[in-house]
Amino acid sequence: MTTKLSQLKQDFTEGLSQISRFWGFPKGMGAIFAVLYLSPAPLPLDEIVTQTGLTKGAVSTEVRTLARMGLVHRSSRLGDRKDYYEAESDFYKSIRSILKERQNSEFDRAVRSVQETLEKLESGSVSGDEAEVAFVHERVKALQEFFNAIDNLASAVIKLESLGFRNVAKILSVLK
Amino acid sequence: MTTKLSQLKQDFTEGLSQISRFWGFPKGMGAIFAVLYLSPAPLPLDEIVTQTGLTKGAVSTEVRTLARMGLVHRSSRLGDRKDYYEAESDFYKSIRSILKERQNSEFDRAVRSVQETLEKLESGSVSGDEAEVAFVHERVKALQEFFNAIDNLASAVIKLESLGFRNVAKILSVLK
DNA sequence: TAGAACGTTTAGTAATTACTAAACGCAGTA
DNA sequence: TACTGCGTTTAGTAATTACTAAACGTTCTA
Repeated sequence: MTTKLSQLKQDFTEGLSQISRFWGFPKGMGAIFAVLYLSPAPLPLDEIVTQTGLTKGAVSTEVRTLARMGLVHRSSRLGDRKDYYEAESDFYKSIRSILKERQNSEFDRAVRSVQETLEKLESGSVSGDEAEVAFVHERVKALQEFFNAIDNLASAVIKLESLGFRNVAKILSVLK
Repeated sequence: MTTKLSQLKQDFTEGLSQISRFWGFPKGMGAIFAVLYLSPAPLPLDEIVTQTGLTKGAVSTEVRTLARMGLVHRSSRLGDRKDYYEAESDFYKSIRSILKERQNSEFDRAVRSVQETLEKLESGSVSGDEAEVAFVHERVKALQEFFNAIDNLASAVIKLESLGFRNVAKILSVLK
């Protein structure tokens, strides 16, 4: 039983859509990436539109956030007003880029608010049952430390410019 | 300027709610965890209800998924029909638990579909332009390898039963 | 065996998020 | 200066997700 390439591409796209949704991104985003990832040449927006079935507007905005994340790259050609998009195929690069992106995000703001909570506790300006305040202090501090650990890990990963995943995995395997 | 403990708790809860949302979980889930995390003693469902402002039904279901993830623990006391919940305070433990949870998830199903796509390509049963098939094959293979790397990493982390995050960070810092 | 105190389920609603359709703005071209 | 081809923005809709309210089933108590 043979499969048509077009069918295979479609299945693949479907799969990436689900993965995208699983990670909390719109499934359309996964589809767009899939189409670009399987294309040997950069594609103009219109081509993405026809291949995904989304509208121009949707593709326009989503391809932009993909670009911000470093998962796709936009380029243009002289004497051609179209923009062309192609997928980043070095996933490790993408991950670093995504991690960087996350650092200036809503997440960071929230983490910072935990930091503020902690500072209030450290400064002794919190009123209430003494034992409970102490307990809360300890817990908030532990959470903050956890966040720091995560942050350090992320920074470390970001800095591994040259290493491929294989190497990282190898290193981790030493720990078993 | 002093802050009331109750106010501080509320701010903290608000912060965790946002973090929860950021990671694609309901904000109520973050709130529930926050309340439990700051409580010196295990709390019955009703108490969570009053402290979060959610309804019994919501708390019931969300606390259950938190438990599945290993972020909270349910316990009961002899001669008391209530269930009591407390937060897991070892975040590293929680992470491992979450990673384990993810392995039997929708995500895995999708990853498997990529695997199947690859197998079709390997078996040479895909019809279409030869060069393009070759290109697609290469790309799909690269993605699959990336998934494997991630998987290995996750497995490695899961196996680090005894190590705290600090140690992992230390090891990673060597790589800088 | 009725009633009370629980947690769970269910059916419906509110809120959020992803998307569409269409107007728009800005080049470049005739 | 109008026309065309492009990407973006916007306003509204569809779909999804989080949540509520209330009925329900169990288990314990009187």
